[in-house]
Amino acid sequence: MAPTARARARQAVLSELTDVAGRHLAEVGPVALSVRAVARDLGMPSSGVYRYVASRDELLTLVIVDAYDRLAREVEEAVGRSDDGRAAVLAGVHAVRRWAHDHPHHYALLYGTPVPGYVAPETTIEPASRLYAALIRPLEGIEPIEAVVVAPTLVADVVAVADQLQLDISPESVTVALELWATMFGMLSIELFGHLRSTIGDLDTWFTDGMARAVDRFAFPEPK
Amino acid sequence: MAPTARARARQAVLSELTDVAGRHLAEVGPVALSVRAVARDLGMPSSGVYRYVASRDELLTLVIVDAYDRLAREVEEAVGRSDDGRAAVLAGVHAVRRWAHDHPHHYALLYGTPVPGYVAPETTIEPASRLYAALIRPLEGIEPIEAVVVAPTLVADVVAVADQLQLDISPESVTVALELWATMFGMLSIELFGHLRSTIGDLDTWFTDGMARAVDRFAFPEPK
DNA sequence: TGTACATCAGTGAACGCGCGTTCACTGATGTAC
DNA sequence: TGTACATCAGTGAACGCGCGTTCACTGATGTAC
Repeated sequence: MAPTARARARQAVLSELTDVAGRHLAEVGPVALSVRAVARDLGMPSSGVYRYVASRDELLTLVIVDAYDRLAREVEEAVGRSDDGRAAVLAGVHAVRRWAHDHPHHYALLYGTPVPGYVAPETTIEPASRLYAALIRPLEGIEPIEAVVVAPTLVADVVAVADQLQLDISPESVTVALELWATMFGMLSIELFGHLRSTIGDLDTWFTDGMARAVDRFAFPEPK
Repeated sequence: MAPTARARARQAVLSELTDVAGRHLAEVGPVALSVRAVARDLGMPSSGVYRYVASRDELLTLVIVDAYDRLAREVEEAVGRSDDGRAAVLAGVHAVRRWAHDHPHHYALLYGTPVPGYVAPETTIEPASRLYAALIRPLEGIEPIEAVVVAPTLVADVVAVADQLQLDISPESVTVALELWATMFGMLSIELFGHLRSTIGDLDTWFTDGMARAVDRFAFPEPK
């Protein structure tokens, strides 16, 4: 049964709402995102938005899910473009950085301080995991160079990560990958949020070299 | 010339103001910190606060500087308690983590997403650097194990870090130290801000082991 | 195919809220002669 | 030491702001017979 005109209209408005909210967020940040302002931009009374969304929080959720999707898509593409594992991981982290630079408020929304009062619903878990899946996939069958001992209390959790993403990656590799992500998010937060002030000028190289060293903890085969 | 009674009273109120503002911040976070609420708690009309502070931003600055000082003091103590370099660095990062856990909103204020609209004045630079000085001091005379090539565009900045803190540390060590900090802030943000959701249960061990591996990039002499 | 009723997107007014900041004032403290 | 003036901490009322959300409404779209 084809969707009715009303249903199609509803979908169209909903996606326009998501778009406009995303554009507002990019300008004013998550905290200042306002139902009224978005409604104004849609040419609608603020009460109209409540036909599509039960609250401001739900509007935020719309933007969050959309942002996770867009980021994941970019990273998946970047990773997929390379068949050399090491290059693929690096392409992935650089894609994350590029997206973060292009959409700093969105980056902050996903990976910065939580928005006060907002509790992310279950809906946001799955789209969030797509990024991690993309970043870790090239590590299938790859082991760390160093000897890594995974603590007994961590093994199960770390195995669960690989299982959930349906990837064949050792606990040791997952452990090192998590540390790589921490370093990546740390470097990005430092440069985007302006901690460390202006001590490092050439942030491109700083990130590139740092990530290269982080990736070189893995024993990738020589690229052919 | 002894300070007048008025001057002493002013100091007392100013420090009480800082205290109360800090306590409010710990509860509601930086964004929701309100001049009126703090004033109420001080038993003062909101206009009274403006005798001490020109704006809400200046109130935030008061809290920020105070927080940097307190954090730095804790870390300095933790680092100073050990004369083994490796143990000292680890004591430092664990002190940071403990403080972050005890004061998550303060941590967010200093190292999370910037508060929208707030621009940190010059005054906050110096207290911020105390933490870095404490964390890096134990690395004097220590080199990384791995071969580290510091990119030409980064050398000057990295040397400046050591110079400014008046410490005798090689560019290579500063570079690796910066990556260690990035990893630390990354891990802390991940666990405090709840990204990665509940994939890792035993966060204590996760942080401890991750930081140990990060520190082991340095060739510390065997402790006697 | 045509009619009667049900659904629901969009309207416009209103509620109640707390905020940052300004201003003219008062009375106590400090300073200069 | 005593007096006259200047400073300035604390007061209370007011300004103007934008916000999230509710509610009773209208008219167009959809559904069942």
